[in-house]
Amino acid sequence: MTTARKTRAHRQAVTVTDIAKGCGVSRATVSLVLRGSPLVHVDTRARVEAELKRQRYVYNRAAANLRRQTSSSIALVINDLSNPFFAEFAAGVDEALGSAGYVTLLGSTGESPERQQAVLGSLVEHAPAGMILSPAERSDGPALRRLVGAGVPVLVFNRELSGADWDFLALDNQRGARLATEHLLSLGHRHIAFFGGHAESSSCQQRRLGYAEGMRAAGLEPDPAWLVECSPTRAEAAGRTAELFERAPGATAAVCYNDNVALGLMLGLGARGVRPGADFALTGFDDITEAALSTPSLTTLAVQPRECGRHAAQLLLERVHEPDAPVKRVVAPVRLVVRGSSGAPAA
Amino acid sequence: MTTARKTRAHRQAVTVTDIAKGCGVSRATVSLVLRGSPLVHVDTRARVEAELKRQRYVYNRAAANLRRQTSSSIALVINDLSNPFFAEFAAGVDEALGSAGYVTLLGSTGESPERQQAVLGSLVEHAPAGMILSPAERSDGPALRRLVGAGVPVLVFNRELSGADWDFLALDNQRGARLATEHLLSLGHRHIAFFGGHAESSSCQQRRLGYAEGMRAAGLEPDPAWLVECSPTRAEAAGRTAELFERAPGATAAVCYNDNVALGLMLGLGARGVRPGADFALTGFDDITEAALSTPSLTTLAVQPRECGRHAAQLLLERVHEPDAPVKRVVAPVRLVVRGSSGAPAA
DNA sequence: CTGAAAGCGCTTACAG
DNA sequence: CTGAAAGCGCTTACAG
Repeated sequence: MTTARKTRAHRQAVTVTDIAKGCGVSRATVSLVLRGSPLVHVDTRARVEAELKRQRYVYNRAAANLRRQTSSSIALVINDLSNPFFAEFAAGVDEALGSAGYVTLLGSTGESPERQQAVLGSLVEHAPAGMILSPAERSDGPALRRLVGAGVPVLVFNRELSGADWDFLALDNQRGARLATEHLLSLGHRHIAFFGGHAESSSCQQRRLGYAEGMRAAGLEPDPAWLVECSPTRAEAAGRTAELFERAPGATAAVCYNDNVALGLMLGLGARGVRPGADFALTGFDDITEAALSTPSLTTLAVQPRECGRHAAQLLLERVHEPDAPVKRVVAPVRLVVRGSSGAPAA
Repeated sequence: MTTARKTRAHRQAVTVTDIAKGCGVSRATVSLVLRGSPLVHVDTRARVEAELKRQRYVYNRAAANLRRQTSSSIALVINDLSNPFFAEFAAGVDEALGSAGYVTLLGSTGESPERQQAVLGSLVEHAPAGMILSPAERSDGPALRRLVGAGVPVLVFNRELSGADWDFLALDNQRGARLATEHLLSLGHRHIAFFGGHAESSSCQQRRLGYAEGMRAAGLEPDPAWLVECSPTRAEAAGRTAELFERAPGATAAVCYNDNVALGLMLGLGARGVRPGADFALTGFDDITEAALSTPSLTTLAVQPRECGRHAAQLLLERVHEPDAPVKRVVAPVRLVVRGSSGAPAA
């Protein structure tokens, strides 16, 4: 139990008792009217409804939930709303939950596992019907499992969490990278490198897999030397451009780990007098805002975070209604956005 | 009462009764331990705490709130999380509420007054201790007042809401525009126009006021013809560039209503062969992402939405704890960010 | 079709 | 310092 300042809720709330007294019926009848039961006589219903309106009755969902052993809230835990990807995701989640009659309890962790523990602890006390969790980096899966307990279904989003057998929704990294690779191939490229990302990260592994898949489907065996690691930042990618060409001489195109890497590579290319989009083709991943604004604009994979959010909400609600269904692992679709950075190979 | 699908909360929650039985004390004693009362003997406390841990007890805050007539949630209603300004604002609100021990109930309206009514109706049923509301455009103030009632304190953010005497937090439009004007004056400009916005909107009025103030403080009487209206979109602003120069011949600079207007004006200037930043100086408002990325980059007013959010949360909590304090109208600070678009006047 | 009674999980006077 | 009892606002068998 965390310490919390609390506050008088309503000055003097109107209750079912007030309504019952006000129109000479029992509280049970008022309750039946509130819940739309067909057992109530039409006239009685009308009288009660008039009285509800007259006294400006506000339903107390917490009390009802307590009595019925139900919940009408879902917790949404993300790292940071100031990341547009997660903000859109949250918007999608809230939209879908709202139309299903649930309210969203928000929690943010700022990528801190400690804050995440605290936030989850506090949210769980509000007895949500379920939880959508995009784990902070370096999360302790079993600890979260213990904290949340078996009563609350959880959907994990975006980042794999070991030690907890929860449903999992992630971007289709593999398919995305394959789409990018196939796009470059279709333009006539044969010498395609994969640039950026850390080989240990699961998303990098999946994207590399998609790249290799695309190459092989075109009858090309990807050269392991053409997988060039680098941190997913613009500066790092720009700095590693020389290395890319050392390891992949003759490459005419690169599938980049993400947009930041691609934008950095563009800078690096420019510094070498290579014109991105004309002399060298490249693709990103994420479709961040700058992707459409760079020169040339960046061909990339749009991840549609809002749709992801809706999807996540839907998956969680399914789990909520069917707690004993087998654990699900779902992949969210990704869409190729073709822009200027991916041109045909120079003649 | 809106229809809502609901769900079993916990399979079989551990309650104070279970704990009481488990270590041979009364439920009252368990409750006292939970709430950290000094009335409980140290040994008893230790026994109870061990039992709480052993049975993995989870506090049921809803039940406690019901009994104590308190609330530990605050509703946050905004138009759209996919607007980075509001996403940052929400992040700030959630951060501040979280550290005060409240949980954030999220609601989004998508700028639709109808959805806003529905969302508020649903949120109110969860008995929040208060509400932070950034109203949808064309909101019906009195209707919202009626819906929310007197029991729930509300802080209105960003957009004035008539017909409801609620606390109000807004950006310091006036000071921001004055800062921009003074900046241009300090560079040597004397012929400064005000471009964009609708004269009816309260934010435009305030920004114009700040502009006039700045001009007068420098001994310059602003010419009403130099206030040129236009919708705050890029296309519209670009299209009205000619009109600006017809009405304000000899202007060497413009304070623009916001960043979109300024970016549009840049386009319009370019089309006339006028180089923004070199031949003509201009400023925006908002510091949207593109402001830093345009060529030249845009001098503008950063509105620090995250700080606004924290501030909003704090103001609301003050009201929650002191319901009868006089209504507050507060202005959030704004910071001038000097970039390339504001150069000295051409010689 | 309507009412009296019990109970969801908690807290809080009130006795002892 | 601890326990028995009542009650927050609601719902739901159970009678009638």
